[in-house]
Amino acid sequence: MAATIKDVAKKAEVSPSTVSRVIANNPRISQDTHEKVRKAMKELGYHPNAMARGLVKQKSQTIGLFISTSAELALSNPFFVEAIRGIGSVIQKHGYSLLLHSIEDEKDAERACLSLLRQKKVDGVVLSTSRVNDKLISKLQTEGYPFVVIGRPVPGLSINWVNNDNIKAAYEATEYLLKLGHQQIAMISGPEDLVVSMDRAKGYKMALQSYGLPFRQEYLKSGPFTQVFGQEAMKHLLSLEQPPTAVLVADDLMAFGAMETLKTRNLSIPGDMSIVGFNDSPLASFIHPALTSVNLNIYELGTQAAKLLMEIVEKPGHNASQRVIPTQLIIRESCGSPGKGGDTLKASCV
Amino acid sequence: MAATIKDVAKKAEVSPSTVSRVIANNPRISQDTHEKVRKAMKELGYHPNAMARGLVKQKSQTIGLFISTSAELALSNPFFVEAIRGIGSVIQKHGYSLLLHSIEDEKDAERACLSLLRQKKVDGVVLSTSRVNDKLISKLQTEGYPFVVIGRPVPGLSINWVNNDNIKAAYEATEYLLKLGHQQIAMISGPEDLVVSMDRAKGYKMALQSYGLPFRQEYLKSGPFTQVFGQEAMKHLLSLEQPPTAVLVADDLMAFGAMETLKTRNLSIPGDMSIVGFNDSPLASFIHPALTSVNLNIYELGTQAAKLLMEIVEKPGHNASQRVIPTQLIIRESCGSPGKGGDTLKASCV
DNA sequence: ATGAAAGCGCTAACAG
DNA sequence: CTGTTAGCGCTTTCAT
Repeated sequence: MAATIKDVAKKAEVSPSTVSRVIANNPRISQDTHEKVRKAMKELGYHPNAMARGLVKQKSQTIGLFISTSAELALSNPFFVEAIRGIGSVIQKHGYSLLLHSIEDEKDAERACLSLLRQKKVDGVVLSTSRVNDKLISKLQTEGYPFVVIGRPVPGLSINWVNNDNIKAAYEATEYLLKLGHQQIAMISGPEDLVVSMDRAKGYKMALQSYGLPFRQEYLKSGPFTQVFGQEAMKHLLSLEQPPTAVLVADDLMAFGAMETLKTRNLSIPGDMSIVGFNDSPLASFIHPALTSVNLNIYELGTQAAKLLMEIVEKPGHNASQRVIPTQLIIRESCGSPGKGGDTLKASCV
Repeated sequence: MAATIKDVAKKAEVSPSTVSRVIANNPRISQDTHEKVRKAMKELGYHPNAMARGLVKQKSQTIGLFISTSAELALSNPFFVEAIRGIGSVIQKHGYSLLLHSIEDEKDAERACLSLLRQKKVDGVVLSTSRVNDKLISKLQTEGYPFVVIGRPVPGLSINWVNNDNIKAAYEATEYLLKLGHQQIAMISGPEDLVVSMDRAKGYKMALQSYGLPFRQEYLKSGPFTQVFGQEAMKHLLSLEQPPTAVLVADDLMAFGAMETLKTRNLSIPGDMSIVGFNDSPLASFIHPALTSVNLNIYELGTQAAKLLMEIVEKPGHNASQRVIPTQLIIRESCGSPGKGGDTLKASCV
């Protein structure tokens, strides 16, 4: 059996409470006993029992994170791993652990999240679901559980979140295309009901407006974040009377799809069409031409979310606060000035 | 304050132990009281406190997993996410949770792992470190903690592990190349001190031997699992008096590197050189030509590891056992018969 | 500066 | 079938 605080107390010839005090680094303890106790602990190989401590302190020193099990989201994996790394790096410094729970769907997520919190297996959670489950959020709020969400949910709610400034990011990406000389810029966007999609579309429109260009409805295609939709959206764009010369794509995966149809049609990138994506996925620099994409700083998103959560968990009654994480446009080879044509070789190689 | 077992007892007009019994689904409880108690629990929104229960049962119902923080392993991310999903899917069915700990290096891993176990934050761990830390393993053994390792460590030890049959996998991949008619088959392998590298190299040699082909030392290059090394190894192979017509690469990432030098030299894949990789990473089907690669069934590796761990944790004294997970060669476009030449277009597009 | 005692919420004999 | 009792290992008043 593992040594307990009592064993240490006996060995050091002090009371259990004294041992507890040296563990807590309580200042009013004599240098002498401090050493005596430390020595006894070392000799017995003592390690405090987290559950016993948690039981009395009513804290598990653990926070929860949820990851979607669905294979269709496999490509968003890099996102999760980065976020996990970021979150882990900060909470571990605070002596917390990370509980990871796989979920099947939104219903499951809600059940699991609440359950973990109520059982006191976790002290707080970070939510990172693109399709924000409002029911969960309002429940978490009314039950007073600490949580922070990555990716801003429906605006107006006074909750803790961290997010990118997707409006600005899309604005800048569009501006980049504009400065390259493009006048016909389309956008392939994500699901319309997602805040992230709305924001990116907004930034795109704003940039157009700033540069005195009209927004054309037929240049904006919304759909799921899949490669297949990217292909189809590009086909649609190509079928237009006046096809665009550049397209902003709200996700790299969709961008890969778009590039595939370009390749199939023997169109050159960036000769015939410039493409910029979002997410800066690891694949972006692997394909040809390498994809210019908006880096979201996911690791940072994770660290900031964790820092926020640590604050809330450690001093409750904390006011809701928000952080926005900067993005960067990573320029690679998929964009050029319009109307250059040629370069068909590259296009055929997406 | 959350409701406790006592509150429920009071409300249902029974004793706390009775409540405890209905929670545990103890058979000798009357239908009547059972319902009464369940009703009280529902009304109070009662949820058992995991720490209190854990404290008396001496079990946290949580298992630990470790993930490397180093960014250089970013590309092995897909591996981890798959493993996590597999592990999660089975332990959650057993009512267990997954504690994920980010580690900086081997030393850190050892400390963290032991600490989590001793604090009783986790009941067992799954280790998945390519470079197996023997000190950790022997400590885990002597201290009697439940653990299973993914990827076989030094042979001879009677520990629980799950692994692919890397010898067989490499044998089959090589055989595939042989049947395509290749006679000059080289191999770019991983670090020589890794069991996984040794196994794959062994399978490669065995296949050569089976087909009456000599093993040539200059055809086997070992080095780190990086894209850069893949590039260099391929350069070396190309500089040989008699370059190979096909190469087996022990990791997709290295394979991508190898393909890159081929592309630079304007050599065709598979026209001038056939390539097969290992891991079947998500990128494998994205590049051109799509890479033929050995799928390792990582999800399955995870589920089997978790099943093993659950057995050990739930009934201690369990004998050490092992499971080997089948692999599959996923055939894509990077291999062909030797000496066909041409097809330069594709090669230039890796 | 240190000890005694109570209790965190639950389970598990042991009675009945 | 159900209640009583005694902890699990730790922290925390309250004394001293």
